[in-house]
Amino acid sequence: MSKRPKTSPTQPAAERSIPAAPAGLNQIPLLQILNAQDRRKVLDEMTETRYGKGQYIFREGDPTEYFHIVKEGTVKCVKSSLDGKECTLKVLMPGDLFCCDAATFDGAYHPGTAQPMGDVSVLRMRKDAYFKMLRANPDAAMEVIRYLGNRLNEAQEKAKVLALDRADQRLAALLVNLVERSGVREPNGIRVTVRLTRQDMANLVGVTTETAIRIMARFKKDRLVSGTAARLVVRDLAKLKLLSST
Amino acid sequence: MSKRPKTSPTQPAAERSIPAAPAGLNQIPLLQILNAQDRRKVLDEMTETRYGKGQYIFREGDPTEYFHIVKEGTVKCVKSSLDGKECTLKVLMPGDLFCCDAATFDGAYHPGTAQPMGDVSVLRMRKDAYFKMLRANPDAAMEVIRYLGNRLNEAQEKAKVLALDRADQRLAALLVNLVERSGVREPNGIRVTVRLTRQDMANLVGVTTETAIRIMARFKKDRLVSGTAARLVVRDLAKLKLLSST
DNA sequence: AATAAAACATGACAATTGTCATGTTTCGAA
DNA sequence: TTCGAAACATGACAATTGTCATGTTTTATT
Repeated sequence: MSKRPKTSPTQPAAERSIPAAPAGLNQIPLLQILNAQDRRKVLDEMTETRYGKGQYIFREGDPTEYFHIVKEGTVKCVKSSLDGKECTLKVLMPGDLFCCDAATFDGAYHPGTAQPMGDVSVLRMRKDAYFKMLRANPDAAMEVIRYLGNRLNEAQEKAKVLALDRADQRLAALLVNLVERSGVREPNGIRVTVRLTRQDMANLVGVTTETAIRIMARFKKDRLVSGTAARLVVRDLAKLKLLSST
Repeated sequence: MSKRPKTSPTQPAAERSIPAAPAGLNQIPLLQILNAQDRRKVLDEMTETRYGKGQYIFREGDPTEYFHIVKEGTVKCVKSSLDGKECTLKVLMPGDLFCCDAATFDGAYHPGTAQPMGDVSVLRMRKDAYFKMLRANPDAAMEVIRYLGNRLNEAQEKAKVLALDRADQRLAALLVNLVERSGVREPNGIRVTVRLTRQDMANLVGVTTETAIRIMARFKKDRLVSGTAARLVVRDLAKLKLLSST
């Protein structure tokens, strides 16, 4: 729920076509599903673009020309209200599809903004090529249906948590979720590799930055977590899980 | 955010197979998309079931065996927290698909409960038949992708509103939405045909029943709405729209 | 290493919303 | 038509969270 940041250019940092040899694309389920020939054809239609901090991949209200996949790094989906408060809907990781929601079909404009969190690499494909590909590949279409179903489920769970749980419970749930999605074991706990400031967390759970800071301070005092953005460690996952569903 | 209702049986009120002549099925986009022959085949695989008030179509945690479509009436999707508070994710209307989220594929269990609001009629199809149908009909698969994209979009918009807006704004937004989805013109305003109690509204926007009642009372005083569940009329749509996005 | 900008932190106070208690009205089934 | 259950309503008070103000620490960049 931070104020809208000053605008900055939507120009990509660098852009190039996909190399013939698909290197590092193994983390993308939608591409894994295709046979070598179809994958090759799809990759020919895709462009890889790199973005850096402070840029935008697309912004709320922009026309929807492309379908996107995160290749490297993390991307956040953000929506903002007229008075400048904003909320982060989801942190996308490699393999995640985006602009896959209504925008892709019915909507002519993006319903939210996509911002890189640090350096990221994104694959893009024109919408019409994407639709053609889905029509030609039932396996791919089924994978997209599966993916969208999961995303819908997730979004509804998020709505439920926002509707029913207290701020500390929502934050605890976020931490549990982050551990599941990007946790690495460490001697004194599980480190969250996704780099999130308190403000990022606040935007993810629908509270103000101050509230997020206060709650995280309490969690730290109670030895549930330690460290900040650059090095956030969950020290007592069990207690956080308990708190998130109490 | 009401307390969990006393449980009641999940038995359907009546059950029969679909008649040969598809009567009243014209409101279902997914079926409209198929050619006559395929539609016939799909209808052969579907069963129509009627449910009444107080019953459940399925409950949170039940195994997911079927794919569903609302044929007549309205159905609500509900999720509840451990301490008995519940939130309504969406009111489904004729043509809406459900159990189409993750449950359909990855999830073996329903992530939420589906309850009829009054008398409803639901079409069911076994999951495997549904998948087979989608694989065989690219048009149907694309329609499901489109539908899921819209639902995802809607769910994310709901999460945003829950995260950023005040209770009165959320309620105003709900009323605007209801008018769009089920409003009929009347001499002194637009009547909402979906029958919702203040408690239903409270569950839809994530507040307590008391808060919903108080806010609706204020709306009534300000001549924005009139009447209750059985006969809810929106008298000043423009002002409600303004309020919802202030 | 210096320095500006973010991020983190904390207190005081206000606004919003929830909780509990109690009563009235409306609706639906016998 | 009556009667019991829901729904609607309202007040007093408590809990949660937001707002604003101010200051310290960390981080990133020159």
